[in-house]
Order: sequence, then C-alpha cells, then structure tokens
Amino acid sequence: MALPTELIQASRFGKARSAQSTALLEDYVELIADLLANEGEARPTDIARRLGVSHATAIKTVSRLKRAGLATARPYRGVFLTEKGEALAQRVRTRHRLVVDVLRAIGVPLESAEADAEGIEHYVSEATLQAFSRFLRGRA
Amino acid sequence: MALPTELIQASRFGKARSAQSTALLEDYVELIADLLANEGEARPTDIARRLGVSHATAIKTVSRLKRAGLATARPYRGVFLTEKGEALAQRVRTRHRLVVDVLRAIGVPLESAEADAEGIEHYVSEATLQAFSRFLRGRA
DNA sequence: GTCAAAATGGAGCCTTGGCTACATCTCTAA
DNA sequence: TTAGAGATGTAGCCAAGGCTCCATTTTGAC
Repeated sequence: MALPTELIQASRFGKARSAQSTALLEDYVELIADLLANEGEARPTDIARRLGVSHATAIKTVSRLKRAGLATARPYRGVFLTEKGEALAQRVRTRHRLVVDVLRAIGVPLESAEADAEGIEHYVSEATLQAFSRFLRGRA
Repeated sequence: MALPTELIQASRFGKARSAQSTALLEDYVELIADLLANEGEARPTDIARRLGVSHATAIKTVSRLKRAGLATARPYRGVFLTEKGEALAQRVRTRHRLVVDVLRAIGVPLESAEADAEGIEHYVSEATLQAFSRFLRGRA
C-alpha cells in the first residue's frame, strides 16, 4: 500500500470527526431555511421544538451560526440566513434528498430512510454523492 | 399525518444525536478488536496513532470504555475487550462491511466508500441494515 | 545491570452541546 | 391600556472529547 495503514485510518477518522462538528450547523441551517420557507419566520422556540432541544440551547447555537457568518439575528426578531447560509442550506437540502432517494431505491422503508438520512447525510463525500446521482439516473 | 411534524422531526434529530455519543465508543471497540486480532495487543499509543488523536485522549476514552463495561485494562498492560465489548465489536464490524459493500455496489469508489462508511455506519438503523442485506443478495 | 527512550498515566485547560433557573421583553386579550 | 402569557435572552452548571505538559513506569540496548 502507498501509505502506512495507520495514517490512512487516522485521516479517515479525522474526517469523520470534523464532519461531526459541522453536522449540527448544517442541521440548523437546513431547518431555518425550512421554517423561513414554510412559516415565514424562524423563531428560536420553533427551532428548539423541531430539534428537540431547549430554547436556550437553540439560542446558543444560533449565536454560533452568527459567528460562522451563516445567519443573522437581532434580539427578539427571529433568525435569518446570510447568503452563505442560504447557499449551505441549498446544498444540504439537495444532499438530503439524494440520500433519501438512494436509500429508498435500495429498498429501505420510507420512515427509516428519512430518519437515517438525518445522520448519514453529514458523512457523504462529494465523490459518493456523484455516485449516488449516477446510480439513480441509471435506474430512472 | 399521525404525529405533529415537529415531534417526528425532534425524535429523528434526537436519535441522530444519541448515535453520535455511541459512535466514538464503537470506533474504539472496533479498532481494539482489530489490533488484538492483528497485532496481538492493543496499546493506548497504537490506538491513538490509528485514530489520529493524542495518547492522552485515547487513554481517557479507554477509561470511558471501562466505565461502560466494554473493556478492561490494567496500568501499563494494554487494553482488552469484555464479552460485551467483543459482541459490540462483532456487530460493528459486520455493519461496517455491509455499508462498504453497499456503497461499492452503488458505484462509489473504494477509497471513498471506506472513508465515508467510517461516518455513515453509526447512523444505519436495523431496518436499513436489513434492506442493505436484501439489496446485496438480490444482485449477487 | 544501568540508563535512556518510549510508553503510560494524570492534571488541567479549552470548546461544544446539552440542561435548568431566572430575568426581561413583546404582544395579545380583556 | 394594562396584566399575564409566551417568547427570548443570560448565567451557570455538566459531560464529552479534544489538547499540552509533566511525572512515572517499562523496556530495550549496551
């Protein structure tokens, strides 16, 4: 093999770990976009309820989103996405659909596909996404 | 729909979050089993190198493994798995292979399949695993 | 057999992502 | 128009999972 096993493996685990840290932000951005589209506004309490966490936790994470340049929010005035946030939401939404569609195509029940996709989607690389697209096109 | 959207969604996110907390333990158990099988022993330093973390981090997590009843370790004497740990390692290994095989079957390049599986495997439910098996059998 | 290198373990620090409890603001219904 | 409900924000706590730095133990080379 080209590289020592341990280096290959370490880099894989490292990637998985860093994916974990962005997973939460992706979930928030996706949900905020959804709330803005369907409810017209994204309030911390709604975000908290949808994610199943306390409102305090939601507010704290929203401030992380702001720090990351993904969202804007003024006190007592709801949350909005920046351009960067919108772009991320779009990518995340597309990826989510693709993952669910592939799972469905493989024969995973709808409910399991939706639930598992919530975790899986954060670990699907670009190369894998492309393979997913090809796979779906191939059986369309 | 049977349940309010927000409850369904909250439970999905909740599941994904709790999967995250077990993911690390699963990785450790899988790796320790691998080291025991291939090297005859699992030393904290090797674990750390393979995972790409500091040895101190590895040691701390091994003590979590002990607390969880998955591993045993005496000072300066390497790490071993309990029966419960062995069983978990076996399940994790099987699942890992299944995920990689499905990704490969779909057309994901080997390297991406191995790398992405490292993250994906922790979020694949029992129902999805079964669908994966059926899918592979169906095209064998 | 000794001593230096390597492995191991521990202490203490940071960030993240949870929580509860409390304080403050907004808004709506009477 | 004003009280009370509900939403929002703040503070302080916890555990997990990283890290570095330091002390100790083991081990291997001479």
